[in-house]
Amino acid sequence: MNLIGTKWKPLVLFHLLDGGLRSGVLQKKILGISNKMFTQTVRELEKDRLIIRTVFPVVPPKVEYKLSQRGASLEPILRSLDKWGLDNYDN
Amino acid sequence: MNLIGTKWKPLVLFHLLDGGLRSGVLQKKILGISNKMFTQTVRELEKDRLIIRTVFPVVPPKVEYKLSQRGASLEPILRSLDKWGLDNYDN
DNA sequence: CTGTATCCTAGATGATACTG
DNA sequence: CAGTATCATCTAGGATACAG
Repeated sequence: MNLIGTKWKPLVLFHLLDGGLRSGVLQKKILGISNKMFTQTVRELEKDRLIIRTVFPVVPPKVEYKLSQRGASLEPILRSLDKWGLDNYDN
Repeated sequence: MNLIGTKWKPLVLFHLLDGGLRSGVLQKKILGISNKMFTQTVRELEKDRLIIRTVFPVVPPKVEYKLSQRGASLEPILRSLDKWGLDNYDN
C-alpha cells in the first residue's frame, strides 16, 4: 500500500496504461491535481521504479512519463479498480 | 478511490474476506492501527455500505463486522493487491 | 469488550510566484 | 514547458483517558 496507496498515484498510473505521455498532457488528465502534487507524485513513482521519466534535451523542455515493467504489472488491478468505481458510482 | 483509498480501508476489507470477525479480533489483525483509526475506518466503511456491523445485545458487548455484498465484490482487487504486494516486497 | 472524546503533531495538499 | 520554492491550511493519525 505504501507504493500505490495515495490519492493520486493510482490515477497517474492508470492514465499511463495506454502508453507514455508528455508531462503537461498527463497532468491535464489528472483532474484536480495541483502542480506541486503532480511533481511530487511522479517523483515518488519514479523512485519506486513504477514509472520511467525521460528528459528530451530540447527547447522548450520535453519530459515524458511511461510505465516501467513493474508499473505495467499493476494493469489488472488498475483496470479492475476503474471498472469497480464505474459500477459503484451511485454513492 | 474515495471509497477505499485510505491507508487502512483496504486492510480492513482484506481481513474480512474469509468471514466476519469480532471487533477486537479484527482490530488485532490490523497491525499498527490505533483504536481511533480503527473505529473511524469501520464507521466509514459501514456508511459506504462496504461492510455490515452487527451488535449483539449481550454482556460484555459483542460487535461483529462482515463484508456486504458490495464489499465482497472487491475481493478480486484485494486479492490481487495482496499478491502484488508480496511479489514486490523488495521495493 | 467496544467505543467515544480530547489534545497534539507531522505530513499532505493547495495557491502563488518564480527559475531554467 | 517543466519544475521548484515558499507560505498557509487542513486533515490524518497517534496517545491517552474516559464511558456504557
